[in-house]
Amino acid sequence: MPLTGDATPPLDETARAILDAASRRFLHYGYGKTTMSEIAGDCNMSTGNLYRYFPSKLDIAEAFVRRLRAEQIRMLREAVGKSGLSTQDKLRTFFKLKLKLVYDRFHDRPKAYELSQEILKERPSFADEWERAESRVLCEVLEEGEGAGELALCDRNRTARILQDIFFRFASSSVYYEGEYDVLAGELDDVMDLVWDAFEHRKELSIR
Amino acid sequence: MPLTGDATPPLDETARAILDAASRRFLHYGYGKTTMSEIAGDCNMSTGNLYRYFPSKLDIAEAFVRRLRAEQIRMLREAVGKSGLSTQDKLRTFFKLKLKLVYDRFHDRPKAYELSQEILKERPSFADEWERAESRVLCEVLEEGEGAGELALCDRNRTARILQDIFFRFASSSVYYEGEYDVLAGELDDVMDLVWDAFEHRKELSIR
DNA sequence: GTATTGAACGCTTTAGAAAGCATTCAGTTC
DNA sequence: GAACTGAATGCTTTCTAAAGCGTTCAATAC
Repeated sequence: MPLTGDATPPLDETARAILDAASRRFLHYGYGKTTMSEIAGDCNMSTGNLYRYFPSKLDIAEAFVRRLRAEQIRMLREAVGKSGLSTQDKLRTFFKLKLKLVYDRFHDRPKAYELSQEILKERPSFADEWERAESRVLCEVLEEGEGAGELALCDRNRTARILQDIFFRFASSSVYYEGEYDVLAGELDDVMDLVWDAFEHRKELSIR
Repeated sequence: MPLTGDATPPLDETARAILDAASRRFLHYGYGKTTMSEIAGDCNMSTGNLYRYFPSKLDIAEAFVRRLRAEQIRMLREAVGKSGLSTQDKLRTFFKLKLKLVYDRFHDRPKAYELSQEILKERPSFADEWERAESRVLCEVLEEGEGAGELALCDRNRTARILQDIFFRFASSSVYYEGEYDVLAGELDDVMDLVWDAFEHRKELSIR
């Protein structure tokens, strides 16, 4: 099986240098105010040569966001991988961390946030990929939960999708006002409590 | 008690004429391409006189969206008011109709859709009002459900808010592609099934 | 043959001027 | 004096020409 499916295909050394240079500029000045000749200059090469490594500027941005995603998936996987956590805690941790990551990116790296929003709008298939990558992590948690007898589901993939629908609000790009984080985290807890009650109910039904 | 809380304060006859004229133009040409002198012309009056009835152009737009809201709330209330519907069906109907109303507005009256989005962004307090108006309808359904012994909740208002969080995805403005309605409606059903299982579980707990 | 260059092309963004618009208010009407 | 007018104000949008930028490719380097 492929390692995780979240990993970016490994990059040429030159390609990585280009991506690193572009990333620095994207973070400081944003996508729109970064030019191909600046990136080329940072790498001591000509603009034309950039196109030997990336088909377009937007693809450099996608590679940038791909890294963000890989990092986020890694952190989510790590957070739910801790032993000693119940399945409920894992699910709660998953969505709370996801909220926190988006919230922090919005406040601390606004340029990165904008860029990822832009790419997700411009490249719907990439957005799907991201959702599927998270779905995979969720499915693992659900599978473990079933193994431990904490859950009884009819369809893990479907359940993961339902969870993503339910928690959509907490990853949604509606402006995150200062101080809103605690309110959102509180509401997330309420929603998680409800979800877990549903899971309990389904487990009981399956036992009978 | 006030009638519903959703009603707009009654309008002067002249104010209504202004709003009617503005509405026609908003629907056909959009907010930005409608000018105050056009509205005034339609009403056979001068631009200055408009300001005796509305503080600004944006307030005319707000009044327009206020009507949309009143109509939507009325339809939601009517849909869940049908006798013979279980509480589960009422909740399902509520959120499904809401999805349909937003979806249809997006496709059939795009200018009205844009305008309402604009107002909701520009006037957060109005967005809150809208949410509270829907919350009131939800609370009525929940209250009836409790009366009929179909539900046992600890806090109706809180539950209504949780439901709004959970179904946020289905009223969210992410672009509605052609044909996506059926997919969304299907996912909504899955989410509703899960919510109802949670309610069942809570009822059972409260009985014991 | 592979890697790289940089001038050339056409599309997009920008800057600055002109036009248009929302809003105001001194004055008019009834 | 309540309802209304329309010219004046200053902000915003539109227009247009110029500059800037992403992208290409024939030529160059190695």
